[in-house]
Amino acid sequence: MPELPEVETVVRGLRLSLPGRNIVEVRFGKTDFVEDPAAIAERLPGMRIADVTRLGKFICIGLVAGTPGAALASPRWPLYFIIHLGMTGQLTVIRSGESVAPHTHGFFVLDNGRELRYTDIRRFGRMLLVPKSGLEDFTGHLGKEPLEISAEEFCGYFASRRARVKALLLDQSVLRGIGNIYADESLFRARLHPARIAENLTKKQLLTLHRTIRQVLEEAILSRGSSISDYVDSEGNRGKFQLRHRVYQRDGKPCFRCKTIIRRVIVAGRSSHFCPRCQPAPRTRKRSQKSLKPQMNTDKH
DNA sequence: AGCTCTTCCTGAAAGC
DNA sequence: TGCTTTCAGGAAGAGC
Repeated sequence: MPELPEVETVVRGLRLSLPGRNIVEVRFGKTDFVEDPAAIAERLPGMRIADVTRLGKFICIGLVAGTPGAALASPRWPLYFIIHLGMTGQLTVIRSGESVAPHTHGFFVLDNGRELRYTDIRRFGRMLLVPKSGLEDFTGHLGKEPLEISAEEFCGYFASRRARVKALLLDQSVLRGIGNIYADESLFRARLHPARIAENLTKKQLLTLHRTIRQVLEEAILSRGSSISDYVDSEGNRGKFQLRHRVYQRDGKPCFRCKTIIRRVIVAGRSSHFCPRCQPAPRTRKRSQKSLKPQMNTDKH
């Protein structure tokens, strides 16, 4: 599943081959995940790719008028072509004429004999065009970059929220870019149970969480992301960070730290993997006087 | 405010 | 063996 490290890896790859190229043709297969495909197919040809950046899990391709002549003939203004990979999206740059992988629904032909292709088995991805004037509005719906937010700001925000810490980590309007894998891995390293209520955490715990999020994301970027099922980078290569997961999808296996069996529960509607010993469950509101019950269970609804 | 449920979609895995 | 059912999961919207 493409989260921040995977999208960052794709963006870095695209940055090596896209900027400076002109788009000469756009073709679509299925378009139910595309916002206004006709506008994209009409406006992109003739435009030049200026840069490729990342906004949380979104890939942002900056476009400018391709040639002075074209700009005069049909007024065009800077545009952003924005792509979200959803669960199974892949963006690759390959030679035109390469065989087409199944579930490939977007073809963006470049002026150098190559093309950008979008493949997405489940089509949970998104594609849309945002004018320069609309970019602030678009990013306004997103939270802070997890690699940029300061410790103070992070602690201040989490200390005032009553939601479960896992729900906040997954909320893109709080932090943009973290998904299920990196939420679970960060919480394990911070030794926090996913169902802990954010405002009940100590300052020290929040500082630790802020630090482990950065560590996990940076290590994952160095490993070129996690390839669980379909994720590949812009050249079609898989990542390696899945080999270093300590809890994600390791339920039933022993914790690397204490050998306790890793468990999986649903928190915030998502599978959440954790070590019951390293990440003790939050206290239930009313603590029973006698502690005869072998374990607390706070995850059933 | 925050939680749960539903929807989108496909392929893998489980069930029979 | 082979067909059918279930499920996962990012994000958004509805409803409580």
